[in-house]
Amino acid sequence: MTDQTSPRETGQSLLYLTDEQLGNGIEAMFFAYRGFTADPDRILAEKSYGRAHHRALHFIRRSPGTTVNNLLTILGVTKQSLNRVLRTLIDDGLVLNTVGTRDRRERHLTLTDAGLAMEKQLADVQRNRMRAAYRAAGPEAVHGFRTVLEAMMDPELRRQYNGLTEGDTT
Amino acid sequence: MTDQTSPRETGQSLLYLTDEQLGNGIEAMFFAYRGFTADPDRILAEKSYGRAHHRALHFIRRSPGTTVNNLLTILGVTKQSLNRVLRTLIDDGLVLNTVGTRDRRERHLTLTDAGLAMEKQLADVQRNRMRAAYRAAGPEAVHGFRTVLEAMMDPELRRQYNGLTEGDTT
DNA sequence: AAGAATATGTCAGTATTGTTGACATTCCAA
DNA sequence: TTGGAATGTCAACAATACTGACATATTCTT
Repeated sequence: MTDQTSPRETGQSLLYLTDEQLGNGIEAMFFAYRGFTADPDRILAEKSYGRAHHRALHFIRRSPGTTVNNLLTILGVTKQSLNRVLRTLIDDGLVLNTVGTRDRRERHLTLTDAGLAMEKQLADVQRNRMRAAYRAAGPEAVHGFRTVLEAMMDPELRRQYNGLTEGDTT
Repeated sequence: MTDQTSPRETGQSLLYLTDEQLGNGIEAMFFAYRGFTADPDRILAEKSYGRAHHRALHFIRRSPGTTVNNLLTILGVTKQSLNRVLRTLIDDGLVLNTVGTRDRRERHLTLTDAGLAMEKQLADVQRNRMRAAYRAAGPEAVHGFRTVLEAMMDPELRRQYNGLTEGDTT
C-alpha cells in the first residue's frame, strides 16, 4: 500500500510525494475531466455541435462584446479553427458579430437570445454536476480544489483566469 | 463582488453556490486541464504521437498485461480508435501484444523497455507539474482537490478509478 | 500622404482522434 | 458442434486542430 500524505507536513512544503500518488492525481484529472464534459457533450451531439462551440459560447457569454483576438488568446487555438466555429454560430443565429465603434477593424462578439438560451442549457447541466460534486465534497475541499487547479495552470493562463474571476474568493 | 463561500457551511452541505462560483470552477477545470496536458503534448509532438498514445502508454504501464477490452473500457473509445493507436505503438516497438494463456482470444498488453522509457519521459514532466502544484497548494488543498475530482466522475468511471488507486488515501 | 502594422476573414492542405458499419478469425463454452 | 465473445481490420466519414498563404479594411506612424 501507499503511504498516506503525512499530516506532519502542513503548510507550504509537501514532501513524500511518491510517483504513485502523483500518478493517481493525474488519473483523477483524466477521469474527472471526462465527467466534466460528459453532460454538455450529450446535448451538443444532438445539435451537431462540438466542444469547440461550447467553449466559444461560454467565453462570449462570460465576456460579452469580446473581440475575436481576445477569444483566440483565451481559447488557445488558431484563428482558422476559431473562425470555423464562429461562422456556424453566427450563421445559426447564436452569436452576433458587430463592427467595433472605437476601432472598426475589431469585431465584437455577443450572444443572441437564442445563443444565451443555448449557452444556459449547456451551462446548466455542467453546473449541476459541479454543484453536486461541491456539495458532496464540502466547502473546504472546494477551496483546495480551486487552489490546486490554479497552481496547475500555465502562468499566462492563470492571468487570464484571474482576470475573469476577479472578486471570487471561493 | 461575489460573496465568499460561507464559513458557516462546513461539512456536508454547501448552500449559496451561485452560478458564477460554479462557472469559475468550470473555467478553472478548463484552464488547468490545458496546463495538465501542455508538457506531455510538447514531447509527443516531437515524436509524432498524440494524447491518445500517451493515454494508452499510461494505462498499460499502470496495469501491465491488461487486455484490449479492459483498456477500451478505461479509455472510453471504440476499439477501432484504440486499435489504430496500439498498432503504431506495437509497430514502433513500444508495446508488446501477447496472446493470453488462459484465454487465447485475449491479447495482453505490456510495455517494452523502449515503451517504459517513453512513458516515463511523459510521466515525468506531467508529474513535475503536478508536484509543483501540490507543493504550492499544500496537503489539505490536495486532499480537497482529490475529493472534488472524485465526486465529479461518472459513477462507472469512479469505480474504474478506485480500482486503480486502491490503497492510496491521499 | 505613404507605408507599416493590426484585426479579421478565407482558401487549401494535412494530421489526429474520434465515430459507424461490415466482416473475418479465433476460440471458449454449453 | 454451434453460438457467441474477443479481437483485428477495412473503409468511410466528421470534428477539431494545425500550417501557410493571401485578401481586405482600418489604424497608426513617420
